[in-house]
Amino acid sequence: MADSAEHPLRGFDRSLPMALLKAREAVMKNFVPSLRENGLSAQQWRVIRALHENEGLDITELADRCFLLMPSLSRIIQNLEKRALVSRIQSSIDNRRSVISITTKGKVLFNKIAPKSVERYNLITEKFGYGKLELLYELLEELIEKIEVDEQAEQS
Amino acid sequence: MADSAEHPLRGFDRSLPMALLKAREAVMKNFVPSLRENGLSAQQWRVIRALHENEGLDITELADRCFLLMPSLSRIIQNLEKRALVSRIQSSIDNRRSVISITTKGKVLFNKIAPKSVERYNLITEKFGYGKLELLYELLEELIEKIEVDEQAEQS
DNA sequence: AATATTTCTGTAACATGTTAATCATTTTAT
DNA sequence: ATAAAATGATTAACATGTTACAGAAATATT
Repeated sequence: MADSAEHPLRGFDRSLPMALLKAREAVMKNFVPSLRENGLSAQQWRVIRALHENEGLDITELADRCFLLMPSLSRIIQNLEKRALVSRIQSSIDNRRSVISITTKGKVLFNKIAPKSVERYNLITEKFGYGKLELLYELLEELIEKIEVDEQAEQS
Repeated sequence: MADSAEHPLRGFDRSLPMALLKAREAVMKNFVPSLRENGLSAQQWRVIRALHENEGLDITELADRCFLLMPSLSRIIQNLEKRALVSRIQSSIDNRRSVISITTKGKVLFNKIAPKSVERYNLITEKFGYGKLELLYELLEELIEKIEVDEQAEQS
């Protein structure tokens, strides 16, 4: 193909997935340790946070909001349930479905960690600039949108 | 803190790590399957690609370029070595160090997959726009740079 | 109503992410 | 030269990512 000849494979420094990964790592660095101090992984924190935002979610919806795959989420919930940070209630309408809620203990933990998250975000906003951050959000959203247009159809 | 009151924790839709993660997923979707068809994970592909770019790297340098942690890379190399896609040579100068190279079989596999990567990249460039893509790269690089300034010092 | 299909959830199996610990081999300090 | 510190790489242990499969319950079809 002429395309391959004209545009050879880029180096890693110009690989989009790599650039996104590195940016994500940079953003999360220094926050993950404060999560660990409270015995949470980044993914567990996402779950806690989602349940604090909207209490009482079934697992499928929770997976969607946390951007986690079901098998991962299934294990995470089992873990958090053992630690009494979340609770599970079987739906009486649909016996397949179970609704997950955050417990009081979970809320206490959330309130302990949330300020650090805000602090981290404020620091990044300050260093990078509010305008640029908003621009970045818009670009990322537009990128996702444009990529996914008529991409679902190709899947099946 | 007044900060927490004025700027409460954002919803997930405005979480920067989440936005970066979703963008990365969107970019990689439809490429991962073609990797799988060739028996490679995304991380294994990174290693193959790095070794094709610059043959003969010690593991520490390889980890740096692939943005992989040493334990992950250690396992990945063992896997690729079993499949004869890469080879390992003990350094005669420093017995701790081993130098990894891509084999002929590895190069053949690389050449089979690389065009698909280029194709994917071209499609994204076309859909999103070259200018916006370059702008995104610059923003991501600047974000990383600004975050990491005097952040290393805080680590130790 | 009985069957087929879909939906929600979970498990299996393997690869990777992540922190800590280990081991051998340099390098440095004394 | 010897002990101490640093370095390169691996392993351990646990959590998560990922695809495939399985089970139960609801829904649709006939």
